[in-house]
Amino acid sequence: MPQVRTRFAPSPTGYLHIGGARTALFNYLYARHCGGKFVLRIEDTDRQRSTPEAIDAILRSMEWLQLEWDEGPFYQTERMDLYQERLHALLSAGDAYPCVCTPETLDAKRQAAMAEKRKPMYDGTCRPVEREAVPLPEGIPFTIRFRSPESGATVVDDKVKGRVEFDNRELDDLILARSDGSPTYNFCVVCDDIDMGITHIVRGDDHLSNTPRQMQLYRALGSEPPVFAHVPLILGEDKKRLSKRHGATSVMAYRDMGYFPEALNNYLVRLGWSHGDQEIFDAQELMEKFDIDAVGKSSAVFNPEKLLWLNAHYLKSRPLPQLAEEVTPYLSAKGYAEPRDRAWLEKMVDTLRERAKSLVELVDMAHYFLAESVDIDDKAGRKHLVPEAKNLLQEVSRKLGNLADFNEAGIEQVFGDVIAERGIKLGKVAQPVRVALTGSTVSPGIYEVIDVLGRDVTLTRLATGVRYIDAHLPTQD
RNA sequence: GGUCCCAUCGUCUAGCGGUUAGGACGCUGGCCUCUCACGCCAGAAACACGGGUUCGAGUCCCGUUGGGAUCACCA
Repeated sequence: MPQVRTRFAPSPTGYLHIGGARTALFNYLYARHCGGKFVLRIEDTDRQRSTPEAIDAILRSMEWLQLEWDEGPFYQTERMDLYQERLHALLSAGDAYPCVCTPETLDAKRQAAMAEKRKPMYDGTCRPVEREAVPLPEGIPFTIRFRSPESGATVVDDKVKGRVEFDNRELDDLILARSDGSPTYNFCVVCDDIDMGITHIVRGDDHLSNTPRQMQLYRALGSEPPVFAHVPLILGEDKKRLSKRHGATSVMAYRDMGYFPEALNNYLVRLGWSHGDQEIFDAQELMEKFDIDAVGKSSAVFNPEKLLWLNAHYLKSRPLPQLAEEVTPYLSAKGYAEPRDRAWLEKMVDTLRERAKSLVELVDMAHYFLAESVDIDDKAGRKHLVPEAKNLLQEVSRKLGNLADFNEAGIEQVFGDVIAERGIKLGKVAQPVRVALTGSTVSPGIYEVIDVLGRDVTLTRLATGVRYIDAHLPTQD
């Protein structure tokens, strides 16, 4: 059994989207699982639509997802000699022939066929009666077409879909090279996959209908087709193929929204593949356990909630130093200055990680730790910063000011003393303090908040809280 | 429309002839509790329909319905 070689072959006409990422993931994992090679090839033969920006975006997305390719990236535009050579081989064998039909007449025939509810197929106007090499026309533009068999059937023995049979009469003579001489997709893929020794083609099932033609090309080119595995498409909420209309679909958008590459990979791999009841997989496990055999046949709807849940899982289980490191770019993205020091950053992140589901959300929740001062939410202020609380705030402030060791244990002691002395519930004092310190009724544990804020900021905000109470005394009517 | 693919809770899925049809997300209720989360416990929620085959069908076959993909000098 020769070494397994898979490939991911995106066309650089836009960013790397979720569906493409999953295809890349499957190819990557399958190669790793088999101890084979994963090659990256950029299909940029459409010069009109391919851009260097898109190439860059795809490469960066792959790197971010840690889908490391072993060979490439190869660019089809740099491999024109190969296609020319193969084209001539086909031509001289009579497996391809020039076609002088103009796009206009082709289009007109297509319209007519559609109007009559006939299948819009090439009618074979330029196809030689016999399989023979014909001289190329001179002085007029022409395309090169593949001479496909007109009878029989082509069978795709697909690893996920099973046996699929196509009647050859359904397949018309596809264009191999455009009138400007440039080769087209179906031809380039086959030449490249043969040349690169690809053994397994794992791709979206939107390519299933191209497969019989590609198999015929393999044979005309003297090669046996590789193993095909057509994985189901990812659908949007409306059950339509996932597209921009469904919101964020680019891999980089997920990075920017504060998702971890591990979470995205873990989510994506479970869309169409499963391993019993297991939901969480680390990178190593994926390489061990992933197999095409366990890929399902039906398409899957993209579910942002589950992705978010997975992201929260990775957020909670990340080693703290790593998490703090990863938060940093999101901090500066929001315009916050460098945190005072590492230890403090880690402490802060640690208080928030259980409550946030993404890095962006974590940074948003951290505003009262990072901003100079805090805006007191109106509703929270009216409910908790009331006259009865003034005294409590002052008492807490005084005790905190006198605290010898300003740490969580000491802070807890302060609150313990206050409620014991006054015989009140902790909530009675914790909520006003929380509102004064964070501006809202929701935050991590109050001792943690105070500890992270530090003595100076805490006392300042407590004082501000007291002033808020004075400024919002109930009116006397 | 032709061709091809698909069909278990709302969603992702387990199931590979005999199960109280399992898990996960989300949802609801409860517990924990200084708030919110986390966590824990409980609950509602599915085999599209109709024929066969079989002692027995979510599982096999056929049809219907529904959904999707594809029909370029795009990839």
